[in-house]
Amino acid sequence: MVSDLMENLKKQISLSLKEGMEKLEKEGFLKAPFPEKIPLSLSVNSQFGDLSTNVALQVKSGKSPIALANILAEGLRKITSVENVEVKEPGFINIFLKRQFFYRLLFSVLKQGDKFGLSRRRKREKVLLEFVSANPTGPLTIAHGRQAALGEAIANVLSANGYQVAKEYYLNDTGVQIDLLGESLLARYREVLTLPFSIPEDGYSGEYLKEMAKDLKEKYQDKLLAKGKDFFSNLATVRIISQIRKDLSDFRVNFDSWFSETKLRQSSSIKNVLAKLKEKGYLYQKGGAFWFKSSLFGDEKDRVLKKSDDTYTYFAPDIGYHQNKYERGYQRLIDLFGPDHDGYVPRLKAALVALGYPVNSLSVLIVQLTTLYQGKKKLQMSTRKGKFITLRELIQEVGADVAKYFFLSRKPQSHLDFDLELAKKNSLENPAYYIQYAYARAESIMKFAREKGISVKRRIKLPWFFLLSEKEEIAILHLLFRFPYLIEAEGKTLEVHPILKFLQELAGNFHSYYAKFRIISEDKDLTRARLLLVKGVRIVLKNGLKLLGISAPEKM
RNA sequence: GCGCCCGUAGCUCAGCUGGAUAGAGCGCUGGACUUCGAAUCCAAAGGUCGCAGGUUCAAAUCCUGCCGGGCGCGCCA
Repeated sequence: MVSDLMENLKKQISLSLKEGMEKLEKEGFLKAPFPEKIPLSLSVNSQFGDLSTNVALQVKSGKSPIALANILAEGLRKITSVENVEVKEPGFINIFLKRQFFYRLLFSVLKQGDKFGLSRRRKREKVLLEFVSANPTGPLTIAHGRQAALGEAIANVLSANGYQVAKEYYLNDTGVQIDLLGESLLARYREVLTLPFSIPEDGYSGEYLKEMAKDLKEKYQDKLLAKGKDFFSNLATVRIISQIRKDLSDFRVNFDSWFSETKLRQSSSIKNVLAKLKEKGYLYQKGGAFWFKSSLFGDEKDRVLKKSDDTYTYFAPDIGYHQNKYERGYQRLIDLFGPDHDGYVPRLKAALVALGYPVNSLSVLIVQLTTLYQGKKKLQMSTRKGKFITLRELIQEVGADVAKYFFLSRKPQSHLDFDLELAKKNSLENPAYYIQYAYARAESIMKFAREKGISVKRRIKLPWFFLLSEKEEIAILHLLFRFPYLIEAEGKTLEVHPILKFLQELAGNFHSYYAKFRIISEDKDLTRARLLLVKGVRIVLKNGLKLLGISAPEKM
C-alpha cells in the first residue's frame, strides 16, 4: 500500500501547483496549455529536498522559468507539512518536508508491517504468467533457472499490486521431441543390456538417460524390450517431469498449474481455433498445407498451421493454448520466452489479434541467455548433447538464494555472465549476502534489545521519533518511503531488478549507520527511537526479499 | 540482407517515459574489531557514457547513420 499520508501530501502539492498554473494561465503568461499531470518526483539527492518538480521548465511562457517557479513556490509554502521550498537554476522547485511528517510515515510503516509496500486495492484483472515451460526431455538448466527466478518475482510483484496472478507451466509432452526422447531411452536401455544400439540422429545423448536405463535394468531386467517406443517416451517424460517439479520446488518456485499439450490435443481447442480462423477468412490452402494469413497482422510472412502430411506445426497448438487461457477467464497474458523465440512473437500476437483479442493483452518478455563462467573460463553448454550445468547442480553448489540473487541482479534482456566461482565464495567478494546480512543484523539487534529488557512493542510514543535527527537517520527514512512507489512502478514495467538495487542501497545505508552510531545505549528514549528505525528497515528488507523470492534469514 | 538485444570505471553491471556534480559491486591502495554480528565500515584512485551528426534551455537517456558483439529469420520445436 502506498502510504496514505504521502499520497495525500502529493495531492495537496499537485493541487497547489495546478492552482498556480491556472492563475498564471488566466493572467496570460502561458503560451501553451500546461500538462494535465504535473510532474512531481521523490528527490534522489537530499540537497534537492524531499520532492521536486520541473514544471516551470516544461511550459512555454512569457516569464523565465525561475520567475514561474518562484510564483509556484509561494503557494507550496502554505502547505502544512512543507518546511521550505527552494527554487534552483534553471527552474527546479525543491520541496523540503517537515521532520514530523517522516515520523508519522515511519509510524505508518511499523503499523503496516508485512503489508507495507503492497497495494491495498484488489484489481479485477486476472493475469496468467507462463514461464519456464521447458520441454520435458531433460533436466532444467541454468537458463531455465533464470526464467524461473524471474517469473516467480514478477508474479509476486503483480500480486503486490493487487492483480490476481496464476503461474503456469506449459508441458510440451508430445510430438517429435518426445518420440526422439523415447527412442533415445530405448537405445540406452539396450546399451545397458549389452545389446546393439544406436542413438537416433538429433536424439538425446545426455548422461541422464543412461542413469534412467540402468535403473530400468535393475528393476525389470530385459522384460521391457517387448514394449514399444511409446512406452519409453511415456516413461521418460513422466520421470523427467517429476524431476523438474522437484527441482523447481527446491528452487522455491511454485506453479499454480501445469498445462499438458497432450490434453490440449485431445480436446477440440486446436480444431476450434482453425475453424474460427477459417470462418474469418484468415486461413488458406497452398501446397497441401494450411496457412494462416499472419502477414495481415504485422507478421513478416504467412505461417503454416497444418503441414501437408496432415500434422500440426508447433504454432497451431500454441494458438489453441493461448485461446484456452482467455477462455479460462484471464484477461492478461504474460509469457517469458528465451531469445530463440524472439522472432516467434509477431506471429503469436497476429493469431490472437485475428481471433479478436486486444493486441496488448499479451506481453512477451524475452529473457536472454546465461553464460556460465568459472572465473575467467567460459563453460559451453548444449542440452541435446547433454553438456550443461543443471539447475539442480547450481542449487547444490551455491544455494537457491545466491542463484536467485545473480539471476535477478540484471535486467532480463541483458545477457548474463554467471561466475560460478564468485557465487560459491562464502566471503566478502560475494555480493549476494549483503542484503541478507543487513536483515540478520537488524534481527540480532532486536534480539539484543529484548535481552536487555528494552521493548518497543507497546505504546509507541511520538516524542521518541523526534530523537531521530541524524542525517543518516533521515536518509534511511527517505529510502523506506520510496519502497511502495518502486513496487507500484514495477507492476507496470514488469521489471524486478530495481528492487534488488534498492534493497542493496537500503542495506548499505543501514550498515553505515550501524557502524557510525550506537543503537542500544544508556539513553533509553534514544535507544527506543533507533530501534523503531531498525524495525522499519527490517520490515522493508523483509518485504522486498520476499517479493524476490529470496529468504530473509534471522541468523547467518 | 532484414529483425530483436547489448555496447557506461580494469572486470561485471545499474541509471535510459530527457533534467541539476554519471552510480554500485568486485579488483587495486591505505585504514577500523576490549562495547549492539568485521559476511561490515571508512578513505583514496579510476569514465572521450562505442563513433558521428541532429532535436532541446538541458542528451548516457530521444531521432538518424555508422562500427563492434550476441541471437533469430523452417511445412523444427
